[in-house]
Amino acid sequence: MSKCEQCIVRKFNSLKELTKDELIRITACKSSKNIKKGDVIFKEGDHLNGIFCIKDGVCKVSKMSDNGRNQIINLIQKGNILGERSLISDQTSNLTAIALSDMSVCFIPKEEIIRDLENNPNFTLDLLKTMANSLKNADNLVVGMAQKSVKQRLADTLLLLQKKFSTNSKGAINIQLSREDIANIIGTATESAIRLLSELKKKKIIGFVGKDITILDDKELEKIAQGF
Amino acid sequence: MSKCEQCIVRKFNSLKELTKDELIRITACKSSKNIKKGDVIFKEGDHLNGIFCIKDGVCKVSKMSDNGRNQIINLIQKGNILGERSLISDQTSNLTAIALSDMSVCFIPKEEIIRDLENNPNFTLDLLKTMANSLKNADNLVVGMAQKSVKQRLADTLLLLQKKFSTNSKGAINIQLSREDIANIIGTATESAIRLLSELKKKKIIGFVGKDITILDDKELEKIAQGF
DNA sequence: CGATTGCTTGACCCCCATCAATCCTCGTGG
DNA sequence: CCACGAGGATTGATGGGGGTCAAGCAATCG
Repeated sequence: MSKCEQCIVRKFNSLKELTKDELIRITACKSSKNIKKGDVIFKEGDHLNGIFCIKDGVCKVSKMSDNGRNQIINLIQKGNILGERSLISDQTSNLTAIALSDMSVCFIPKEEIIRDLENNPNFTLDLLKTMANSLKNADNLVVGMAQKSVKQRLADTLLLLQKKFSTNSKGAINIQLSREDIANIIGTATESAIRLLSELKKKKIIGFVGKDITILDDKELEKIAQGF
Repeated sequence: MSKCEQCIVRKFNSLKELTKDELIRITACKSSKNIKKGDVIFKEGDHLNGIFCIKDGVCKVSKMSDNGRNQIINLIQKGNILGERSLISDQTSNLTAIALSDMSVCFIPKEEIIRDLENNPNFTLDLLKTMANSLKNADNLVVGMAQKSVKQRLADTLLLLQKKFSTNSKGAINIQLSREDIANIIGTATESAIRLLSELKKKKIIGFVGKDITILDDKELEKIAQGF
């Protein structure tokens, strides 16, 4: 089993604040998991007995609305931590996490994290900062959802995805999302998302082949995001 | 000046975790403020040099969208803390806070809070739990905004307001909101909110006189919130 | 090589944003 | 005490955005 104290991934999240001793203790009790594309990592109502540290891959975090439609709240990638919210507030998860690619993750049991939270102020404070940032993002998302048109939100989302996942060697945004996923991120019907994507392609603002999407005209996309 | 260690209000927020000594220190450096209805407490872009502990009154926390429209993100009342997010992530505020009633608040300087965050793990952990809860609420709000109709959101909001602010002696929801405020909470045009309120009144599901709104039929309102 | 799943486009129509006109309410000054 | 003005509340009319249903098309998989 790989050792946490030698793991590069932890440098990108709050686990970087743990001491060497704490990391050694966690190495002893963590478990590594390989998750296949499409697998459910946890779902709404599940009781999480720990957190996941993402070593590789991407997953979507979503929630079902009363209407029976799915809303993707967040995309989690390499270096991120997953499940800390439920753990901290000691509640069942109100979100569902599903792998968008094959993933490699470490599962750290709840008791270990709680112990570190109680004993290592640097760790807790870093987690607090991370969560404050998540909250800011969520607030901004609320405003966007409430006030922007679907077209604006699509533009926003494409720009954000490119920023977050960068581009591959061919210039395409480096994440594989179905049309339905895209629709569920911007909060609209799949057909609407498809229609708007086609429109953007026709205007040469983006290009796409299958799930590979390329932004051709950043400036124009930003204009659209701000409402022409 | 009133003393923090004798203040009842702090029992309702993370400040309850501070030790007696810490409270005495804060008493010495805090300042009390009386804020009038309509006053701006802070606005987007302001640098907050501390947090506010609400002793009495209510305020709205909102954000301007690119479209120039206002979205109310949260309502803060007696016992709550305001401004902790910006302080923790050490950024300018991306939200605006405006008093909805005359208010009485205490302002605690940033350095004092930071010191306590670094030295009192119970305080930090409690704040972390509070923020985890805020994040959960924000996530739910995102889903609601993205997936629910304006009518559903209005029903949701009315139920939530009653739950959060309770009712006065006449059975009306105990908060004074303009029609515009209500519209800005549910994320719609003022006229739309007014129209739907009228509709609900006609159906005897709610009643209102001026800004006093009374829920007459909880069950029916819940049905509407879930999409009939 | 069917068959299931995802993608795309068309048609329809309802919800809701917007503009406009009127009414109401309340604070202010004469 | 009343007149008056300003801002909020209400109702009507209108048009477009986007949700939904439906039907073809492409692609992926056993």
